[in-house]
Amino acid sequence: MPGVANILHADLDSFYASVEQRDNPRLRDRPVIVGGGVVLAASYEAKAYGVRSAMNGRQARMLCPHAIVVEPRMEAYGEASSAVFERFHDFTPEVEPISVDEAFLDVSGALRIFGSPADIAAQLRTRVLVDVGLPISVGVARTKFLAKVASAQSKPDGLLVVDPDREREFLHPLPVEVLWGVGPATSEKLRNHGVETVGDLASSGRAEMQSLLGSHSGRHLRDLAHNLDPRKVDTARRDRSMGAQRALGIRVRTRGELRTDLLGLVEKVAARLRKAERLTRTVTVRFRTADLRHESRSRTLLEPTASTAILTATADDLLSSLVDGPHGPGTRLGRVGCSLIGVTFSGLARPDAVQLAIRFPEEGRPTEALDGLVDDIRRRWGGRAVARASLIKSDAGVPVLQRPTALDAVEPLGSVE
DNA sequence: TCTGGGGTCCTAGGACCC
DNA sequence: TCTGGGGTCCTAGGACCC
Repeated sequence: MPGVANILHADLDSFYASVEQRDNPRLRDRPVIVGGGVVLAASYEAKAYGVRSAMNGRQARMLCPHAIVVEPRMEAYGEASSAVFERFHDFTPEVEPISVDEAFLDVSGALRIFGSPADIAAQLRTRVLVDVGLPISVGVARTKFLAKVASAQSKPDGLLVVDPDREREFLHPLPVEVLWGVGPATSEKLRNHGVETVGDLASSGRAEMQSLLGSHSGRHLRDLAHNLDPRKVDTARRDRSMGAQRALGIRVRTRGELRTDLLGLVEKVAARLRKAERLTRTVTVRFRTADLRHESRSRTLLEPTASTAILTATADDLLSSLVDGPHGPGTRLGRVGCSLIGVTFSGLARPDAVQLAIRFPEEGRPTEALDGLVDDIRRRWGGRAVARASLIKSDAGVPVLQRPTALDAVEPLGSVE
């Protein structure tokens, strides 16, 4: 097999639970469950009892009654994640984040300084453990897919290198569920079809798999089973969507309450959007009925925006089409109920560079002129910081940069009419 | 097995254009 | 104009991942 195993997949073990054990000695070597209603993470001691993430909290406590249940501390996890990613970047700039606790690294440019990929993986594990205090598993292979499978196989606190000469021996005996993209639904289809291992999938017909799984998935999964994965580590991947959602208890919500919840989420995500200096063109309102069916309504705007006013009005409209029946506002809601409401912005774009110049007379009031500028940007882009303004004073014909002024200092959040 | 919140990607049908 | 094909965009829903 040609090529060198230069790709690392690094994956923190039971991330949230490990952070809790790190920060609280009382939790070490004990079964820890993060999150009460639903399990966000379980320590290895809890996993030994069958506790899994995404599991119902009640069920988890039945499996492991002496587990210590802690509330999630998202800020702590965010800080830990940043610290770990800094260590990644100490070895190579070629880092592709997958989530808060997981990344691909291409170390082909780091070999001269740090040694073989296996050496680098070992050093990386040590650095993360010593500097950040967290165990991390690393898979090393020639492709992203193999590296990812290897890190999963090496857990917990492991390191596994897939020899390029032994890739198929490694891959083919594994169950099909190790393939990225095979979840419960696909797994069941494959098993009903007699496909249980990666090797089984590799020896099945291409047309057969495409008709079973759809043309794209069929081809993609079969390619992976054939050990074909040309994807490169992509450091420049950008966000494609942004959203927030809220699960609502069993209590019946009125249309008004639901609307208040939704608009709160819209404001929250719109603020994130502006902070990231992004605009959105498609607004999707998500809805889950009381009997857990998913529904959504979306609208694509003519122009991208980050304006809370526009986004709020759009979301409000979409909500109406979900909850208002033919017999009046909220009548459909009364019938189907609601157990979750959410909003997603997609079609994210960066604003074009906005450069607006204004001129005002010596005796004019700069703040008025600036207000006009802000109004103009507000009309076109909505919201606040899509650009930065600089006041330039012309002194005897020589422009002097006086004071860079962020528009968000002028324009308070969410005050767009 | 019905319980979270944050994402990604794909599909099928319809509208519309040439 | 009622018969063709191809392409793009939008919408609603589904599957999957951490």
